[in-house]
Amino acid sequence: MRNAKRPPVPRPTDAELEILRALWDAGEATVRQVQEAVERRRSAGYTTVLKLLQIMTEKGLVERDESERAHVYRARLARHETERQLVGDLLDRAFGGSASRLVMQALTSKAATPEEIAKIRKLLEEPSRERR
Amino acid sequence: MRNAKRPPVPRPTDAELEILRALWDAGEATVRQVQEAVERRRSAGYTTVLKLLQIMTEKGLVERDESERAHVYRARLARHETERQLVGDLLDRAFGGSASRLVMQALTSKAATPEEIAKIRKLLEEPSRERR
DNA sequence: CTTGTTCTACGAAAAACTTCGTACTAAGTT
DNA sequence: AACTTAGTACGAAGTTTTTCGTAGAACAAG
Repeated sequence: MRNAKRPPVPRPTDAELEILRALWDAGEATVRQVQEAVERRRSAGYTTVLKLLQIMTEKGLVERDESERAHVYRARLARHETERQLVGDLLDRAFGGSASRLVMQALTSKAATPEEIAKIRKLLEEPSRERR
Repeated sequence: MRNAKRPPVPRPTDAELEILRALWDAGEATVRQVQEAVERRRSAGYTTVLKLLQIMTEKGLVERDESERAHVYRARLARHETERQLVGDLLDRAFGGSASRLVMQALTSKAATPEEIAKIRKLLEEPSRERR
């Protein structure tokens, strides 16, 4: 049985999420690669990123391959899994579980361009919306 | 000019959000009322809630009326404003600004019941989507 | 082999978040 | 007036998050 004793992965903090984004983009990466990727958005020294990755390993947010001298890290959860976790969390914490209200706010947000709205509309028209 | 030097309200923390929810529900409330409301979801002693409200006042998340002995607090931002802030924030931090991906995850979440989905569909069909 | 470079590990400090105890004050009660 | 009750203020401790410096190991040249 794979996946036997995996205590649920905690919600990533802001800094951790930045790192996860770099890992998702790269597939997998060394500390240096992550640090360079993260550098663009935030500042972040090398050892800072290293430490975060070590902590994230303990938390189970990432896993690492130590076979090479420069350890290689990868996210433990796929991007969409974490996204769902974060949305679900926000849903509970702020929206009392009402997905429609959350969606409404997302649409009102500046990021909801007409193109985005069209995409969303298509999503909803798919009849495959039945099962879960 | 109203609203002159108002440094942007910070994103509320988890505990702060619980308190804001109580305030939104009540409209306005004393410490004790907030504490009783919050008690149901989390534990939280009286002075804990008091302290949080004091800090939130400093941060500008709430405002208080001190004219009575028991101070009366109310949220500085309307519920929908904070909701939008939180969604926008999550959009930036986790979704690279793609509202459609966020919506997709919201729909995949357990909270998206058929009723919710119907509501969302209606939202999108409204032609008032032109604004902004 | 010595020197320089590139890593990991670790400790620790700073900052933010959460929680609560204690002190003090203002009203009411008796 | 003395006592009790219901508040606020404040300090401080515990926890988590974030950041970085320093030490030491592994390698690569010279």
